[in-house]
Amino acid sequence: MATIKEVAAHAGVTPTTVTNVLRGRGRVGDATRDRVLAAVAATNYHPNLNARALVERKSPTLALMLGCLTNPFYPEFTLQAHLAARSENRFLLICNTDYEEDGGRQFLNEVAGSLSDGVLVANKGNLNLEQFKSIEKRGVPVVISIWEDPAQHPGIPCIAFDSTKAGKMATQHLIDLGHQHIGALIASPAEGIHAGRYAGYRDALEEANLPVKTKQIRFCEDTYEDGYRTAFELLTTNKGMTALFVSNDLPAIGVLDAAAEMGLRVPEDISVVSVTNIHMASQSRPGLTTVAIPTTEMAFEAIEMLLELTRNKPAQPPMKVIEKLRLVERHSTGAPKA
Amino acid sequence: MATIKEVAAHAGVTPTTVTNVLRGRGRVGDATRDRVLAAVAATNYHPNLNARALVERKSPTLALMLGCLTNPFYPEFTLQAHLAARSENRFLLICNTDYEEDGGRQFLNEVAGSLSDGVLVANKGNLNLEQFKSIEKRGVPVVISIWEDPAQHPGIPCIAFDSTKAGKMATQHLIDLGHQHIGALIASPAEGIHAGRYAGYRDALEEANLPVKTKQIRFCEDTYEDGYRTAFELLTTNKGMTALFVSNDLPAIGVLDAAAEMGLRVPEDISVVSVTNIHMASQSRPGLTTVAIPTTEMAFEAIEMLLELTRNKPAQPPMKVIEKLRLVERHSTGAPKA
DNA sequence: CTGTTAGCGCTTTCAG
DNA sequence: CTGAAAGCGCTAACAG
Repeated sequence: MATIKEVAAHAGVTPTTVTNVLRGRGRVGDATRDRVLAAVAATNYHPNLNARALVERKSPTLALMLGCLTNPFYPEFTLQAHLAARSENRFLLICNTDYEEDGGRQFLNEVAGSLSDGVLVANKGNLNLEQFKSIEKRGVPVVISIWEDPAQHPGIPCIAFDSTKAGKMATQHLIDLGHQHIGALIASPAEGIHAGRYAGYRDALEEANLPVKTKQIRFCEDTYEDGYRTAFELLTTNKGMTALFVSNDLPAIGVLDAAAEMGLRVPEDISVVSVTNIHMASQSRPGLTTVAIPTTEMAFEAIEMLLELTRNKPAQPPMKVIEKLRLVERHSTGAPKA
Repeated sequence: MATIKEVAAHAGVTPTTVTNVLRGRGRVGDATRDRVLAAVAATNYHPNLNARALVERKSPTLALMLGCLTNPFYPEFTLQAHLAARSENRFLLICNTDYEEDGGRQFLNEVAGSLSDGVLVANKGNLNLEQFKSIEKRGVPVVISIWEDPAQHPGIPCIAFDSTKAGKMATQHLIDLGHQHIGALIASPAEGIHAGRYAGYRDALEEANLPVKTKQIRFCEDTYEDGYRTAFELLTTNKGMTALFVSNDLPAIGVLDAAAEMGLRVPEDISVVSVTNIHMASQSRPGLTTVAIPTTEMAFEAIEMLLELTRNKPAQPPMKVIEKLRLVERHSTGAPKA
């Protein structure tokens, strides 16, 4: 690893001049520039980013905290965040908090403000907001992305989408198709991360003067397996339903498999709709009808907000809500049988 | 962000002493230690990792290069690599090379040896080995993980598994079940990354004195969609097959859906087996029988090798092959109809 | 247009 | 047991 001094010596200049040509600062004579560039090539020089970060008081990395990369939503979000970060010439440091016994506190403490200029939090519902506020107090910007409730500000800068609207759109699609007996499978506690999606389901039903029947509603873990298991139980004990609103794609795919296992045809016997539109939703049988949330936009806006916060601290923590929601009709929904 | 100087001032000592108590170096009096610790707490001090990296000539991060996090194998590998890195108190920097127009060269040049002490490469078959060798020449260790062919050393330290054996085990399982007409769907070019798995398929057939029929073999992209499309074509134009060897899980799941679409029952009409055992393999309908490769072990061994290489440079690049392979029987395979 | 000087925050000899 | 001094590799004033 050549250092800037060596390059400078090689080119017969000082480190300052090398920096100047490499960073495009100051004015440098053409001949000198050529000599420097030649020396850089000859020595295969690459600046030490740690040293640069130290003096510039600014690091080239951003930290991303998420629950677990193994939940298929996160890789998609992470990829977009990575792309956004790269487009700003930043690198992404990741932390799967589910496996840190302290929920990522140590990661945050070590990384925030030294290795990383800021931290992006992919919301998974059980956020320890105080933890992030204490990071902010140290002057390190934090933004929460995929915040589900525009009506309730977490007190930390965030990028949100309207999850209630998403839940409502999904349910409304079922109603438009003519369904009147629509159960729900919510992949969080009632007051948990999918509370908004759940509220959207109830709103749609109420506006259509359809009853909200607790007997037809279940809460489960946000996994394929628990979606499968819970749907199996719900579908065996409640026979009258023609459609199911599921609050997330992964458990919805479990629902599809449970229905098949029971000999129920989707959508002929039961329609299934959900929210998110992960890649897998197009790889299920049948393809899953779902309300797509703006994953890409939330990732890009989050990175942008984070970077902006490294430049200026606003008096109030901003919230940006991305309105874009889109019903993606595939083949898991259809009209109820007459 | 408090600095070590401020902490020292607060405690009435010098930075040296602060370092000593924080890093456990030297001998420090109990009273002094307590004062320092109190000062650390009072100022909410966290060491600047960039500064530390600079003086220690050693960075707390490792870089992971992979094709694209969106291919479901990578998140699983990445999670394990992350866990392994964390267990050594390192952080992971990731790069999705598929989206870097230069295949990650710039990432490598900027990161390797300054931000990151080493780079871990998750093999996806189209590796530019020269690129990595030039990084090694700069004294930065590189290890390739998930190398598929133990018989052929890439010339760079690597962790390998025996993909030929995996392909053979999968095919052998079909043969053991009584299948004699076994087609193949290889998710790479014939000489591409799945060449070993493909060779294993042929080996098993030949050892069982079964013919290898080119008509029943197809090559496709390593995606769900192309698996679906290619299987559809193969299955419509070749009627005699009772089983299919697919070289990877994701296209195999596409195969399952194609079969269902065509009205073929799996495994009654056609058995499907593949290699890898990604999480999705247990979330398909039917569950996919597949040969599990040692993802976790490869991730941990790779991190360990990388770290070892930062300590000592061996004369020859090591290769460690993880022998562990395991047939995971689910429900996509069964005996052929009599 | 280029060089000199100082310093980012930390750790490590080496003295005391 | 604690402090003083030097330096990691780089960049930003400021001179010249």
